[in-house]
Amino acid sequence: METSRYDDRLSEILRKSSAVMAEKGYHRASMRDISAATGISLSGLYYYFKSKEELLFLIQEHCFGMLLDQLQAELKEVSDPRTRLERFIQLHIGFFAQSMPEMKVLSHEADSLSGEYRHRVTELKRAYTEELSSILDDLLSETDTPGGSVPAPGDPGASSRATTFALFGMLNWLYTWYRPDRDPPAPELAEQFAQLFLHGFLSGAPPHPPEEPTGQLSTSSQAAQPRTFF
Amino acid sequence: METSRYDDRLSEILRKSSAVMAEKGYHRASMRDISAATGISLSGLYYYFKSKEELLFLIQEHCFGMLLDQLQAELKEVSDPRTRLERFIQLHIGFFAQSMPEMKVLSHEADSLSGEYRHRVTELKRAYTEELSSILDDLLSETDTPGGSVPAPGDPGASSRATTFALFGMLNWLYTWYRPDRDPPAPELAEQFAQLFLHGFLSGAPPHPPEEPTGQLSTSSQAAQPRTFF
DNA sequence: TCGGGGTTCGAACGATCGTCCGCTCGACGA
DNA sequence: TCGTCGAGCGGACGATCGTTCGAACCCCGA
Repeated sequence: METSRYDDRLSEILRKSSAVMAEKGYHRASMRDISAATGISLSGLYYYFKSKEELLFLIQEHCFGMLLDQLQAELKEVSDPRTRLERFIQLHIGFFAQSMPEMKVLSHEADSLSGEYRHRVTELKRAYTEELSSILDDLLSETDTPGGSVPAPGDPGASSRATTFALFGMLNWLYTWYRPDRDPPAPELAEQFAQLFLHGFLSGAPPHPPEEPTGQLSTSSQAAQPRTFF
Repeated sequence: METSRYDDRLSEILRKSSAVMAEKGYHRASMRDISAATGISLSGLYYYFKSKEELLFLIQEHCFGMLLDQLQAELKEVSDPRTRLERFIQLHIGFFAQSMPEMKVLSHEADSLSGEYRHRVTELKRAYTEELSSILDDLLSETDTPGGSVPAPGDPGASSRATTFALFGMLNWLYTWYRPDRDPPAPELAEQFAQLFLHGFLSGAPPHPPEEPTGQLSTSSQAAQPRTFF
């Protein structure tokens, strides 16, 4: 609970730096820009990190770390694959809406790191990606085979890779177009995306199960706004 | 048909430059790198364009111009919205697979242009986006209201915007992960993405109509490989 | 009051950047 | 043979980059 002055200052630097880098891009954002944005002198910045590249790394690691922690905390208490996926999407989009600059830097400056820094961030992304990938596998093997056989005998996951990244593409592309004042708020958008991914663009089907209205544990939000598009 | 030596040389410069910029990013790719890649001296490059930014613009405009031309040529002879969408996806993914460096530069360096250059490219993107958006509108108003009423009285297109960009996200994110040696070839991947977008991740439904097997004009490719994932 | 460590600064360093100037070379028509 | 012009080059320019160094500052325990 105790946060030292150092930690607070560093967090603020990361926040302000993210904003600059999100606007101008990592390479175009000069240390002098960051100095101006944070109010700390050019040389003073180097007390908190030892290179510009490390600054980028700290931003990405900090942002991704929170994302991963929060994900595992959320998924810990949920076992239903469908709900797990919805939580995943909610969290991911929620993070974008909450801290757009950081997420833009995370998404857009993936290749700007090298060496050890790049390796560490790649490792985090791998874990995150596999989390989603396994959710999709569970979701598929649950609905695909009502009997209970082995998931897929032919192709273990060649297309699964594409599907996983298709969903990531939907989500990560947000930083390109999402404007909080024009577009739906995060929870609404997340549900729309979940619907789109699960049931497709066609299908005017109702939000949850298209058949067999079994008593599901649906306590979550049920469309405060009228469904407009689906 | 007659291509001057100048045009050939410029095209080659654009091609080689795209490769360099795709690998290192626009700002990190120095004119000296491009000089080395093309074999043209540093100052000699400026005979073909008057600034580095114009080089980036030429790359983007050239690539996008071809994409737009080919799109309108393809869609000219197709009226069925479903087929139009499939053609759109096929073309877009085909372009990625065919010329990855250019498409990466186009997708990733959107903000690297400014002023007039940026304006011109943005205009092209707007046209391209509206093409897709209108296809989606047609597709929806066709299947949504079998009677034939006005598409959507409540919300004119607030969510349509999100859906359009969701599809673009799926497609444009390709440059991040697609590897021709690991992943399915373009046509296969395009069909998989079309299926995913139209019918969703769930639904082990057959490729085309889930009901009413009317005699459609389906002459196109019908899954040479066994359907693995859906 | 003193001193020392955590914190911040001004000023400069060498490196690299995009761009430009003046020149050369070869092809070609008069 | 000469003059013109497209095509390309070597070398340098000023600007800006990330980074460093040594000195100062501030705060608190002794």
